[in-house]
Formats: sequence, structure tokens, C-alpha cells
Amino acid sequence: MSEALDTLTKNQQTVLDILESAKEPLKAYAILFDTQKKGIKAPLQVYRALDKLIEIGKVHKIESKNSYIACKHKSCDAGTSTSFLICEICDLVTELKKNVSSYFSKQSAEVNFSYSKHNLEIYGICNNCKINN
Amino acid sequence: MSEALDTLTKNQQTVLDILESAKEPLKAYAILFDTQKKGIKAPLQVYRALDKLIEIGKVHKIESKNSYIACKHKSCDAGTSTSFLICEICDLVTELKKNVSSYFSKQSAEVNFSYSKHNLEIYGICNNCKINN
DNA sequence: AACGTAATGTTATAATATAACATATTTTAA
DNA sequence: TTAAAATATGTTATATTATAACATTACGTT
Repeated sequence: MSEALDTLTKNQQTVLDILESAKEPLKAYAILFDTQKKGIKAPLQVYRALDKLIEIGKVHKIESKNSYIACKHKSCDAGTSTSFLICEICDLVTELKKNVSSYFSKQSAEVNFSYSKHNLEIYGICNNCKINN
Repeated sequence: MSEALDTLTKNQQTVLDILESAKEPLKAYAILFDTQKKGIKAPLQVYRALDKLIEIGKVHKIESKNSYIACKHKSCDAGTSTSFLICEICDLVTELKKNVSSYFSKQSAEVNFSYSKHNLEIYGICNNCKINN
């Protein structure tokens, strides 16, 4: 029997805690800095925890920012597709909740490409910044 | 009067030539290696050429692969949105020609987000690999 | 020609990420 | 219940990706 999906090890939980309490996506070395008081000492410990958290869908990587963010969804498709809205003013990142995979699957099929997964990073201005600027 | 958009400097042309003749996206240090016989000696020279080429829309960066690819389109929106289909088997990368910006703009508006630009990286299996595997 | 702008050349270093290996912990299954 | 297998850890070193800083050169504009 494989372990329960919600059982995290100490380092994994430490890294997830930091990401969940962060308002913006964090870079790996920022996570390292923040977790040094909790016993994490080397970059590799952070990257290993991130790898696992990404694999189980608790964390996503924002490729264009080399940053990591905790998933707010109940259960995300583990380690697969992501769709983000990234504010160019305040750096707020939110996940696009609407499922866009079927649209991409259709678009891909039109050029004989079998869709498997995607990363989507949309840049623009969030509602809050629209109001305050 | 500003210079013509199609006037590239020596280094820029050298880097673009390499990318245009490459079958897959190239990493910056692979470009450096390939261009050393043509006088480019340091990473910064490659990155500077890439920056300019990206700015004028001749080259795109594939964020999830830290790689660069020449744009095959006549004229791409300079330095803005990109949509790629990336084959997980052969690494072939093609640009999605269909304009998906309006779809994203609409999806974004639904959550009060003002769309500005996007990066889309779709992973899957290309037609050729489907046939040969 | 003199100026402003952009590109270049060069060295050094910052930022991001992984290799390699020894050890410890947990899970599984005989 | 314990030995084997799998997973996670700790640690040092190093690979990979990208930029800072500064001096110099080329080039278009007036």
C-alpha cells in the first residue's frame, strides 16, 4: 500500500508552509533563506521538497519567473497543467480556475498534435491594481 | 529616423543564423558554443543578441526549457505573446499559428483581469512521432 | 566634426539548479 | 519482527543559466 497523499515529511511541510503563507510566488533561494531557522541548510533540500510537492500537485512552478507557488485548489491534477494570471504591477499570481485543457486539446488536434498538458502564463493587470491606479 | 527593423548587427545575425538553422530550440550556452568560430566569445554577447532578437520578435524564449527558437512567422508581435506545441518525444517545437489571445482576453475578463500578453507551452506528441511510435 | 545612442568586448560574479555519495528513516513484505 | 526495498535526508561540490560593471568601438544624426 502506498502512503497517504497528505503525509508530508518534515522538509516538505516546512517548504509548503512557507509557500502557503506567502502572498507572492517565491524563488527557491528565498525559500531557503526563510526556512533556515527551521533546519533546512542547503539548496538541494529545498529543491527536493519542491520536486515532491510539485509531483503531488501541492505546488506549481511559474516557469517565466523561476518561482514557486502553493496551489489553492482542493486537489490539482498532480504535476500536470497550470494556468496563471500574473499581475504586471503587483506580481499577484492567481490560478485560472476555469478548465482550459479541452480548448487546448481541440486547438492542438487541429494541427495533428496530441495534447498532453500545458503551462499557461497570462500577464496583465489584476482587478485591485486597476482600481488603485 | 530610427534604423530599419531588418538591420541586424553582426552578433545578432550570427545568433539568428544559428537559431534559424537549428531543428530544435537551443540553449544560450549551446548557441555560444556554436558561434565561437564566428567570433562570439562570451555568454553576455549571446544574451545581448538574444535580448534584441526577442525584442523585435525574431526569436522567442521557451521558458520551461530555458531555450530559444527562431520565429518562423513573417512578423510576430514583437516581444509579446507566444504559443508553442512541444513534442515530448522528439522535442520538436512549433508555434501555434492560430491566434488564441482573444480567447485568453475573454477568460481573463471573466475574473476582472486585464489581459496583456501570454506564454503558452503545450506538451504532447507531434504528428510524426504518433506515426512512428 | 561633435554628439548621442546603441552595440561590442571583457572580466567577474550572481542566481538557479543538479551530481554524487554517505546516512537515516519509513514501508513493505517474508 | 526483521531484513530488504524504497524514500528522504544531510552535506559538499559543481553545473547551468544569466547579469553587473566598465571600458571601448561603431554609427546615425545634426
